[in-house]
Amino acid sequence: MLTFWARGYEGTAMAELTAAMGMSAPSIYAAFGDKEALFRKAVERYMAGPGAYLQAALDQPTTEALVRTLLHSAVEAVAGEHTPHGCLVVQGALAAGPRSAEVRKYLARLREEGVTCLADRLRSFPAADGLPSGSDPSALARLLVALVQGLAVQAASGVPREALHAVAEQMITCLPRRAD
Amino acid sequence: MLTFWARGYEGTAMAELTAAMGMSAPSIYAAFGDKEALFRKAVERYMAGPGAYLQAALDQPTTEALVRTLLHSAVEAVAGEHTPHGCLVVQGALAAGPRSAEVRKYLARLREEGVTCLADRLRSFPAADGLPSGSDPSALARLLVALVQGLAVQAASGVPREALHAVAEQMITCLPRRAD
DNA sequence: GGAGTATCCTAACGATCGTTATTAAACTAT
DNA sequence: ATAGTTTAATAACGATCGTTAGGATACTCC
Repeated sequence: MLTFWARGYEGTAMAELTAAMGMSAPSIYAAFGDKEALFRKAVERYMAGPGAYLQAALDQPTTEALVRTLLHSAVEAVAGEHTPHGCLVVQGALAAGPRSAEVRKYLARLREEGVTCLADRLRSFPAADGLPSGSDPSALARLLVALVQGLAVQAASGVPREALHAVAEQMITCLPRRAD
Repeated sequence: MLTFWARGYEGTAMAELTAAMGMSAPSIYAAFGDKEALFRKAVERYMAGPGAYLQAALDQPTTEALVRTLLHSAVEAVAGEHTPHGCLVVQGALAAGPRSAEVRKYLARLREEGVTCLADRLRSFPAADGLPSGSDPSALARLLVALVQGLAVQAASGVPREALHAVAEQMITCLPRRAD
């Protein structure tokens, strides 16, 4: 998972995987099938671990708490000290050759699922905890996911964690709020 | 440029380039050097053409006009009808193998330049046309660039242009404003 | 018109890609 | 202890990668 995370699907050679996993190539093929199946397993592990920040944020009781949790924990995930920088689901196969088309579509589908999950949750808040009336949960959900993905791009570029937290805080102060 | 844009640096084989350029491989090598030099030329052309939306937005007279122009023209660029979806500078080499390390760093540097340009411009506005006092131009610049990069990721995933324009509009309504 | 030069493609290079056939080793069970 | 079965590694497979040598063609200038 860490190797795919750092190098992407196409950028990871089987030789790197054998080294990282401590298994020889035939063992990997016997256990997982082929490289694509192994990648999918890695993505599943990622989504259950470092990439679970979206699911975790959905439990927050108010819109503002949700957004705050989402953005800051996303920053921790994409700019963590002991993990590769960026997001596996974003940089795993964003643009790739024809041979990786299936993987690319798989990740795109996964990213899109996040948008619908978040939009559904934003719509589910009672009025007092939710968005001001008249705002568009779908657009806001997509905005937030886009921002998280952009933070992942920046983390992959080497932008330090503190700068990304500042971006998160900036976004939070920009949020549409109910008039007090 | 279009081929690199669609497939990324590693995902583009020389065979695709010879087909797209109508030149044989030796001609390409004679004219450009190697694949990396050709990619850099493609990026330069991209930055002078479809990727120039940031530079264009810097000419706007007010912060709000700048942001509006930036976001909407970015959407047009990354979700254009006659060009590949996404942004070459983002998806050209976001995560890649060791052989593409130089290209990856080159694009990261290019992305980071956008942040500093935008931050400088945001700071340069006279008070009446600028951000409300107390806001952080650096953080807002990075937020906007991150959002544009996130929009590029979503465009690469196949999200339709209208949805991305709605995100842009949502962000614009969220902007910190001077009290009227 | 013909020698010299530049141009461009065909073909092949070594390296590396993902994948697998073959073989050696280790464990289980009689 | 030994035969049978499973496990895993070595080595090699064809394909494709980026790159370049060699040769055929067209153009220039004496």
